Amino acid sequence: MTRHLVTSALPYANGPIHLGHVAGAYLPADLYVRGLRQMGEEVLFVCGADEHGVAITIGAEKAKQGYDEYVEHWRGDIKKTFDSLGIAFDTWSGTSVCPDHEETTQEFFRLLDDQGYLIRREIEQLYCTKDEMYLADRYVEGTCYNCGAENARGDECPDCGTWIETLRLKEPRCKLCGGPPERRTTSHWFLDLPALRDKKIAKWIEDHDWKSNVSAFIKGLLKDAPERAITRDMKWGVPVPEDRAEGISGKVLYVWFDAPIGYISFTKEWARKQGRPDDWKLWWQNDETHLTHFIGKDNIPFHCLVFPSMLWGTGQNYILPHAVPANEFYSMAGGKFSTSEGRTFDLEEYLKEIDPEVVRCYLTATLPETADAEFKKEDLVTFNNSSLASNLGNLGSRVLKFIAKNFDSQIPELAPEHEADLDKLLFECSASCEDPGKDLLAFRFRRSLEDVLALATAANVFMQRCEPWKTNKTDPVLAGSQLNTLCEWIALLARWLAPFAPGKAQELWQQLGAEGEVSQGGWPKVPSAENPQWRSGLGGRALGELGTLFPRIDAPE
RNA sequence: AGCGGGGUAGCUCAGUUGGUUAGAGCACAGGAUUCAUAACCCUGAGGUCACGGGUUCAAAUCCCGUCCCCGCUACCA
Repeated sequence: MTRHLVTSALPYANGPIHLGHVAGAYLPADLYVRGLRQMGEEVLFVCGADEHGVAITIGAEKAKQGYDEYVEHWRGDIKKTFDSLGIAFDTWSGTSVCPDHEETTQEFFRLLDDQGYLIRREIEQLYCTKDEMYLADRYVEGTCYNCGAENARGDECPDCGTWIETLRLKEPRCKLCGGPPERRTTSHWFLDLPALRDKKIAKWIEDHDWKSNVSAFIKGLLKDAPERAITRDMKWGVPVPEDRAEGISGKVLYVWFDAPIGYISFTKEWARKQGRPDDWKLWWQNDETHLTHFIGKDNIPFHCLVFPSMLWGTGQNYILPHAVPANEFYSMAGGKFSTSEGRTFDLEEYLKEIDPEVVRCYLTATLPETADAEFKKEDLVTFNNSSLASNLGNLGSRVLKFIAKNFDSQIPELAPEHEADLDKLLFECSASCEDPGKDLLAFRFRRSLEDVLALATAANVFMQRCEPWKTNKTDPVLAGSQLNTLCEWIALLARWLAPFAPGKAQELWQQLGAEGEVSQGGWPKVPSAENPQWRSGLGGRALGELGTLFPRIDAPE
């Protein structure tokens, strides 16, 4: 049986997570995982913090904290937000604390070296003697050699738009201390991407079925895939293994080399904690496993080209990604989520104000699946009131309250003579409805939630046509059959809703008087003339405590 | 600058390999109803599918050009 290994991009432990991240890589993964599980599939959902790299060392120094203390803080902060949103990984770790990470990463280095895919080469770089570090492009400023602007960055001149070669910049200065850096020659190891591409990866990419927005992107990447430096001169990170360092010290592996390996080391850590340390191989080196990487589009090169190259290049039989459903960008009204530009907001505070499950649903309804999308607080309120409260919430409310009042809080029985007619009418009302599960598995999460809401609308239409408030006065048995049918349908809705709003679904499940976890209830097919055996025999069951599933939100101001 | 994505109803977006009067939800208007969270149901209005050319019996869909928005461009993550 197919196993599903699902990963979400490792969040960088350098600041809080924002809704752009959530919508890009985490919520879709969580929906997919919950859906698969409910369908009875075996799933492992892996994530953790990405904790190395220059940006973190600088952030920590600014915060006057130790590197490990700094990343621990953000690792915890980010996890807390995931918890609030109900994004539930099977394992959560961090690249600087996972006990398997250093060893696994160094093993990759050795294996790639053994296979001849690493190249050592000397390059010139700018070095700041005061900060004692080599400066990446973004940490250098200077005078543009093209237009003379004094505020050119190491990568681009904001005045003339020229693409800057850092070493040619006039009067370069360190962006951190303002001092002049000097040129130094340093050795680095490069990953031989061209060779990996030619031997395997280009063909693999060609043959693979990618999401359309990913496909166009990686074709361009393939054309020129340069050798890529995978080491850095700094202390914070996974050291180059001593036995391969050729006497050169002070090198760590580039954060982008070690981060994706985190998926594997976190799996090893998880497996050991399960008491079956070798199980990680089932997930990473077994052809029956489907590996799915959920990422934002900025991560496409790494997950579709670089990491697969690394996996294959080790010569071990690592599986390559089965799907990379990369999302486009999610932004706030008017621009991207950006802490520095003040266009974000305190997500933790917001989640205290707005039910996180409503936020999940709204995010799902607006996910940037095919194009960039926008988050608007006002739209969330409208969405909650019209789609969740009035449609789905109100459906449960009108049916269950009616039963509470008129049938003593007990789901009425279905009279056998009514079944055929009621089914016929119901299937008519739901004729255009699609199976939310089908869209979910195809990574069409927006549509999947739309399917669920359409299925709720179908029930509202059905009730409108049945008019049990009228039939109850003339033919209480018929009214009972009608309400029974509605309860059966709501029991399906609770299960379809479960991936999107697990808590709400559970609440609805309990209102129907059901026992146990709604997510254990399986994934029901959409009832139709072809699938007429859809009822589970709820007649006679006592309702649970009723409450308002999705309260309306008063518009702010 | 190069590469990629986008520009479709007031808003958020669907539109599969080109094929009848371009769709959905929300918002809006009218009607019906009263079980329900002023909810539900029915009906309606609405768009020269960014702009200009071209290919075709037929183009939102393919080709060329122009204009806007966004992302990436890899030793930032």
